[in-house]
Amino acid sequence: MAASLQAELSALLGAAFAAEGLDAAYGRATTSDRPDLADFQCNGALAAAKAAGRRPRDLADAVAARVKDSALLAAVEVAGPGFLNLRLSDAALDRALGAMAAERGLGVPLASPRERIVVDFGGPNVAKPMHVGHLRSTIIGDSLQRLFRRLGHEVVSDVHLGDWGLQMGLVITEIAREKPGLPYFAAGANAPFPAASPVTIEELEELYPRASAAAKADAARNAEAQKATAELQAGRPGYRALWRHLVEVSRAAMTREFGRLDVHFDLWKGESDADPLIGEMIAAMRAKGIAEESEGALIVRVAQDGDKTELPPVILTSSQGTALYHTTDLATILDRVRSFSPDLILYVVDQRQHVHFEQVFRAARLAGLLDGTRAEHIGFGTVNGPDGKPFRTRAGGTMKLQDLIDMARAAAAERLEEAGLARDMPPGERDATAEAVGIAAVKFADLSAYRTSNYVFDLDRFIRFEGKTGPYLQYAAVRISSVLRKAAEEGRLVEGKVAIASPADRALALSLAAYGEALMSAAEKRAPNILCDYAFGLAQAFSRFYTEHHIVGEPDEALRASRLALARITRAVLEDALACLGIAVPERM
RNA sequence: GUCCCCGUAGCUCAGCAGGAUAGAGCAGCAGUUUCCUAAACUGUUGGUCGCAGGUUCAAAUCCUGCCGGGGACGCCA
Repeated sequence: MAASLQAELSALLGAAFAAEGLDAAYGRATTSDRPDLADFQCNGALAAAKAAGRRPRDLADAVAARVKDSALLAAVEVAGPGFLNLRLSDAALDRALGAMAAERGLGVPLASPRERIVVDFGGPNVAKPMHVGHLRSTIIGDSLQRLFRRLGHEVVSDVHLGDWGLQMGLVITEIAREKPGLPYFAAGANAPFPAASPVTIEELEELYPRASAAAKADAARNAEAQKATAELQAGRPGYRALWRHLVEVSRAAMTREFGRLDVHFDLWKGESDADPLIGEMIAAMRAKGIAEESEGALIVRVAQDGDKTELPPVILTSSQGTALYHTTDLATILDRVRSFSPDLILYVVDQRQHVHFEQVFRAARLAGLLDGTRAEHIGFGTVNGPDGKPFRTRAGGTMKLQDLIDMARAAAAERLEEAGLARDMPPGERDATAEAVGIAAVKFADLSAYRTSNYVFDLDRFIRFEGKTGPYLQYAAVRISSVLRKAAEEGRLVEGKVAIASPADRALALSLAAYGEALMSAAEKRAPNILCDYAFGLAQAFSRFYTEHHIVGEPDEALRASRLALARITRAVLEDALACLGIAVPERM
C-alpha cells in the first residue's frame, strides 16, 4: 500500500506533471497552509512554469484537469498565481482510517531500504556525576533510537562511556594522595587486589571536581595525572584494578539514572573498549601515509582546500603517548564498522564538539575506515536557566541529573495534589504517576525545542499542565482510555467503521492520517520536535472532537461506532507517538 | 582575529527543499459546564520575522555586509 495519503497525492500529481512532460517531483503535495481552503496543496506549477516556459496558471489548470476525477479527491482548485488546492474525499479518508485501524503498525510503512544504524548518545563519564548537560544527549538520542526502530531500521545504541581519558588519571592520583595506604599504588604492586571498591559513588563524585580544580591550578599536578593516565593505559596492574572499581561503581549509578528515564542501551561500551584497536587504527593511518610526527605527538592533517578556516589536525597520540578523544573515537569507528557494518552512525553530542567530529570523520575517511558507512554529528544546543545562562543550581553549582528529576517529580506531585487528581490512588500508584508526569514534562519540553537551538529550562512552565506540555498529552491519552472504559462498562461499545460526519470528525481523521508522514519527517531530519508538534496537534484535534461530540451517549449506533473507532485509533497513535518520544502514558491520572 | 550557531508576538518557541492573510503555547480580553476527567474547548487582542543591501514574478526562508547574544579554534572530553 502507499505510504500515506500525502504520498498518494504526490504520486498522483507527479504523474500529471510527468504527463505534461515535466519532472514528477513537482507534484509534491504538502499539508495546506490554508486549512480554510484545502486539506493539501501543491506549489509545483509555480516552480515548473519557468522550466516549461508556460504560464503558471495554465500549467496548474492542465494538472488539475488530469487529476480532478481521482477518487482521492473531492475537489481540486487552482488559486492565486497557480496554487493547487486539494480537498480529499471523505471516502479516501475513511479508507485510510480503516487501514490504520486494521494494522498493528497503524498504517505506517516500514523504511525501505532497512538500514543498520548505530546511535551513540548519553556519553556519561566515569567519576563525574551525570548532570543537566547529559540530559539532551540522552533524551534526543533515545528518541532517535526509538524513531528509527519504529520505522523498521535495525538500531544498535551505545552509551559510549568516557572511561579512558585524563579524568581517570586525575581521579587515580587524587585517591593516591588522599588514601596513600591503599594497595593499588605501591611500585610494582600486583594482584590480588581487594574485591570491593575503596570509594563509594558519593565519594567518587566529589573526588573528580577536587582533582580537576587542583590540576587546573597547578601544572605539576596536571602532569602527574597525565603520567598516571599513560600508566593506566599501558596496563599498570594496580591502576587497572582501581580503574575497574571506579568503572563499576559509576556504571551502577548510571544504570539507575538511565533506567529512571526509561532509557536503555544495547551496548555499554566505553572508550576503553576501543583501546585494543588503537594500534591497528594507527597502523592504517601510517599505511595510508597520512600520520606524521609533530611536536612529539602523532597527528593527521585534515585541512582541505576550500575550507573557510583551517581545521586543526587530529591528534592520534599525545606527546605523553596517551590516547586522546580523537584516538578512541577513531578506534571506535574501526570497531563499529567491523562489528556491525552499519549504514549510518549517529553521534548525539553537544553542538560545541562539531569541529571534533568533522576532524574525526575526515581522518576516518582518509584512512578508509568509513567506506560504505555514513557518519553524522547530531548536535544540540545548551540548556539554560531562566536568566539565559547555562543552567545551574541556586548556589551556582552544576545541577545533577538525579536532583533535576527529583525536582520534576516533586513539582508534578504538587500539581496533581492541587488539581485534586490521583487522590483515590494508592500511594504507590500516586508516586509512580507523579514520576511519569514529571519526566514527561521534562522530556517533552526538551524535545519540542529544535535540536540546535538553546532552550530555557523553566520547570514551572514545563510542569504547568495547560498548553503544549507532556502532561497535556498524557492527559489526552488517559481521557480517551476513560471514554473507552466507560463505553465498555455501559455496554455501549460497538464495532464499526469510521464514517466522517462532522467537521470535528474530519479534522481528527486528517490529523490521524498524517501520522506516518510526521514519523518519517522527524526521522529524516533527526528532529523529534516535528513529532512533538504532531502529537500536540493531534491531541488538540481530539480535544475539540471530544468537546463537540458526546461519544458514549451517541444514540445512532453506526455513528457511535465511528466515533469510538476514531477514539481508539487516536489513543493508539498518541501512545505510539509518545513512545517514540520516550514518554509513557499512565493508566489513569 | 577566523569560523560556527542563534536573533520571529509581552514571555517561551515552531516555521526556513522561496510561494496565498507569518503560526503555536503561555500571559491578556470575551465566552462555554444538568452530559464520557474544565489539566478542556470557542472567539479575540498582539509581530517593520535584528538592521541594510542583493537575487527572484515571489524572501522569515537563498546570497553579502553590519549590529547583538552564545560557542569553537593542536596534545580536556
